[in-house]
Amino acid sequence: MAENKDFFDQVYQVARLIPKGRVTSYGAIAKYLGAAKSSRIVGYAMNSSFSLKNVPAHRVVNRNGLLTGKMHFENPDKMQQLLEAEGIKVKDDKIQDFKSVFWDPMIELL
DNA sequence: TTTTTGACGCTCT
DNA sequence: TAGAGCGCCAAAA
Repeated sequence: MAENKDFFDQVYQVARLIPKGRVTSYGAIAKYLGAAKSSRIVGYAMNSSFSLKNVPAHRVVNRNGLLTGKMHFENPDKMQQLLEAEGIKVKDDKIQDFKSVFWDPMIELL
């Protein structure tokens, strides 16, 4: 159990639990952790953690399905490449069939 | 030690 | 239905 860990660690844990070919949103993680209003922290946590830990940040997008954090990758296109490699269709930095590939920790991990 | 910025989301008007 | 504002926490300078 990692409840004793920091909020940041909680985010990493959930992010790593995202199955291949699926994506989730910051709000979903935040809500799952019980801090929906702190959705910003989730995104910021990833930014700090993704560079430190091996977190599949490319599987985490904003609630619009937009690759907001692509710019934080080695290359902006890298994020899209990773998603497409997993079978996720990405167009114009947006995830196609977002709801189809959406992975909700509250449901999947419940 | 204090201030500013930052990968967002939800509610209200 | 659309647009604007507010709220949260942490790290870096």
